[in-house]
Amino acid sequence: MHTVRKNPVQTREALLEAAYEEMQRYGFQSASLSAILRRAGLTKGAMYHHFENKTALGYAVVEEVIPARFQRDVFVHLEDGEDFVTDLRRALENDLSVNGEELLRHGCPLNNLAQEMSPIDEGFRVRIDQVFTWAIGRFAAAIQRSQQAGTLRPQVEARSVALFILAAMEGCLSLAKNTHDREQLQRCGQALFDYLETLRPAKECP
Amino acid sequence: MHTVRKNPVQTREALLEAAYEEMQRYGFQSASLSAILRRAGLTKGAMYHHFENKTALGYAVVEEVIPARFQRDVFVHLEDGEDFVTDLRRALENDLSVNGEELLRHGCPLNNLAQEMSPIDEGFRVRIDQVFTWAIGRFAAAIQRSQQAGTLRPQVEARSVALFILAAMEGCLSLAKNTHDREQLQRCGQALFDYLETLRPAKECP
Amino acid sequence: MHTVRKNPVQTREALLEAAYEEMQRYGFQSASLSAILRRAGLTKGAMYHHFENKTALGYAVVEEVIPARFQRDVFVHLEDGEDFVTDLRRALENDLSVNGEELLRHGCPLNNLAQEMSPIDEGFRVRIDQVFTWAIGRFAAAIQRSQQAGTLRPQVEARSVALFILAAMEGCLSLAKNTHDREQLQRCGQALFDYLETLRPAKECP
Amino acid sequence: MHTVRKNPVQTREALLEAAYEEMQRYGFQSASLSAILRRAGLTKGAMYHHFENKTALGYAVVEEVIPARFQRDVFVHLEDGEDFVTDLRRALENDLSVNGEELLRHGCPLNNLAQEMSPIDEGFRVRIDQVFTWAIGRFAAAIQRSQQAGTLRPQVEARSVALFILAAMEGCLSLAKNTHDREQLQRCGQALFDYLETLRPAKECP
DNA sequence: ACGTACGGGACTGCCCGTTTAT
DNA sequence: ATAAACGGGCAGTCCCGTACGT
Repeated sequence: MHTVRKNPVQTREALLEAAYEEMQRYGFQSASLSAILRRAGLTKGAMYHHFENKTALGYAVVEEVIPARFQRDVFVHLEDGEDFVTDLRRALENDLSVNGEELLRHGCPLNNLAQEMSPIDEGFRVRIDQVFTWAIGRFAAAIQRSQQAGTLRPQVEARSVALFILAAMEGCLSLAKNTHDREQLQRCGQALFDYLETLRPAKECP
Repeated sequence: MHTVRKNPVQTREALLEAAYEEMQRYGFQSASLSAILRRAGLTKGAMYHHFENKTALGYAVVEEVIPARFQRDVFVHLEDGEDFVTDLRRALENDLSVNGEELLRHGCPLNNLAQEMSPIDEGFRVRIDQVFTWAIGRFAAAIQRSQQAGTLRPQVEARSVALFILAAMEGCLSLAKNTHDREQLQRCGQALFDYLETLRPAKECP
Repeated sequence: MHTVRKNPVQTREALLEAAYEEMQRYGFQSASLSAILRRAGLTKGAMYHHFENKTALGYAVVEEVIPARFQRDVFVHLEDGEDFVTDLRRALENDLSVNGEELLRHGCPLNNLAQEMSPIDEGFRVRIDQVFTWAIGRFAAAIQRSQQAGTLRPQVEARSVALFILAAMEGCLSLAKNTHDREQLQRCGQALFDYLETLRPAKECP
Repeated sequence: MHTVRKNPVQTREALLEAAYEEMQRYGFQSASLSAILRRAGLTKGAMYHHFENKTALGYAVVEEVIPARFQRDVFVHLEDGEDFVTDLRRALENDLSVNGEELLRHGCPLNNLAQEMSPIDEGFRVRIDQVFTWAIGRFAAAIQRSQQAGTLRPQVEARSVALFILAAMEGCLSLAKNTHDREQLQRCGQALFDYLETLRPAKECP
């Protein structure tokens, strides 16, 4: 009857949030626009007012929703610490305790999208690459701070290690998502931290 | 029109191979049965005779095609070596030189399927889990042989390391697939081998 | 291509009418949705908007189209008469002269659906039962009015007779549909009215 | 491996029996050949050896299976009796106690086929008509015997009454099939026999 | 800014029938 | 005479996008 005048900003955010959830569960291609709109409590009209099409909505999720979550759940804990290995362990343990179920069930949303869409849609690939590159940069910056503080060996090439850490994290999550086994994820993560410990300055042989 | 081939084994294999290719490119859900059949040069009738439905065809790809490829491309090189780290490096370098383009473009087929299907289809999840578990077992066996031969430290827990190696490999491939950058994949792999080298027996301090 | 009609009520009625016609001719299961839509001059989109699926469309035909036709063609003539036998004869003769060809060729639409769908779809069975029960109730009410007016014997159990009348009508139509013979239908109906005449109050023996 | 040499007569009968069952449940058009063959434990080869196609199999069911069942379950009890009304009541009561569940659930197989196939397949219509005509003839003959024996009024036109009896029976079954209510079927049948009692020779007024 | 009505297309499932092999 | 392999087609579902109205 009467049109419910929603705040357009709120509407846009509801669309992004609903799209994020459905894409996380079913992937972008198999996420149904109808399901997204049902979840958001909106209709086609709202969606096509705010976004050109389904793809544009997906792009916006990559650009806006996903990095914000990364920042909130992980990188905020690595902002100015000087012991990267310890800080990262705390950050990941915290993330696991907060988002554990979601992570074990559906994995990393960015990695999911990368696997699905990178080979078939250049627009997705570029946007996902930006987020990955940004994340590697955040890790590398934290590593370099630790090197200057003396908690990590200075010979280590920061960006390569940052890349490998991200890769190993994604790999651990991938495997754990399949078994849905939290204990396996922790074993896998422990092996990663065993590796990180070897990057600390060596104790001298007596 | 079509010639009636009347060689059921060949027909079945053609279906599996075509399904593998299309699934590798588009994922299982977005892989079109019509495209699979077009690629195989067959029709719905043949498919419906050999498999109950699209899902059964997908299951068969996981059970039959993918492990055979893993065995042929990787594990055959780790059958009886006694220096796991060196053997694995050779195996992966060989795999990269043979299947490089495919790996960089579409990633690991098993991991792709795991990301897409595990959360939404228990049948896929179980079958994928069997292949992952089998692969970890192969790595662990090779690691234990090397421990007995003295090329790896005996304290190392073989299955945990095997798990982490697989995770790291999958993670490296995932990131490289997005950038489509071979050099990045090699840097990521190098970091993995840096880690593996720390697992060798320590040189005594003088 | 198609003009967007944008009159939802009209569209819905066009769908129901076309579905009724095709179901009457081919039965529900064999009625092709494409044929229904072709007949209605609409497309899948319109149908999917107004009805959840083919079954829901079929249900709506039972609930909306069929009772309205019964009311219009038969029961409107039995509303307030006080000589049921005579009124029914007139009503049926009128119906036969109006819808004769349709009745002889395709029979009673409600009975057709009942035969086909009752054993295999509870949703149809319940909805058809409601229409049958309603129809029996209309007959019974008319019979009771005639009993009070003295044109029918008061000992007659109104609902049982109403049930039998409906059964006999459906049976006559069934057989006539197979022979496609109007004269046979009239003979069969005459036997029904011979029976109904026996329900009138008996003349006293002198 | 080895071909199982079945008796061809047995094979044909198994096909007819299985086809009868599936047609009775789902109708001819919706009866799946695969389901029929599964039920018969045979494959396409056997079927297309014995019958030209699905339609020919359906025709054979009408010509061979259905009349045999009518004869066995009903007409055998009307062969030489001289009190038609009583004999028919016994025959129908017996039929109801033997095939009751089947009749209440799926109705009369011949009527089912007539409703479905008569308007759309002349071959079915003709074959069904032959069975109906034969059945009416059997009733008429029994009625005439009773007229000669004095248990029925001689003025009654035997074939018309036979036609109406068959119609009423089919109608009662149709309605009962929808409600799946045995008590309703008996009430409806009782009304039919009330009618038949009026056909007996009248007692003189004193 | 947003809801409703609808177009048009694509996909999987399934079916019937034919052909080849045993 | 029977089983197995395969062809080709169509049905129903569902989806994305657009036009129109408020």
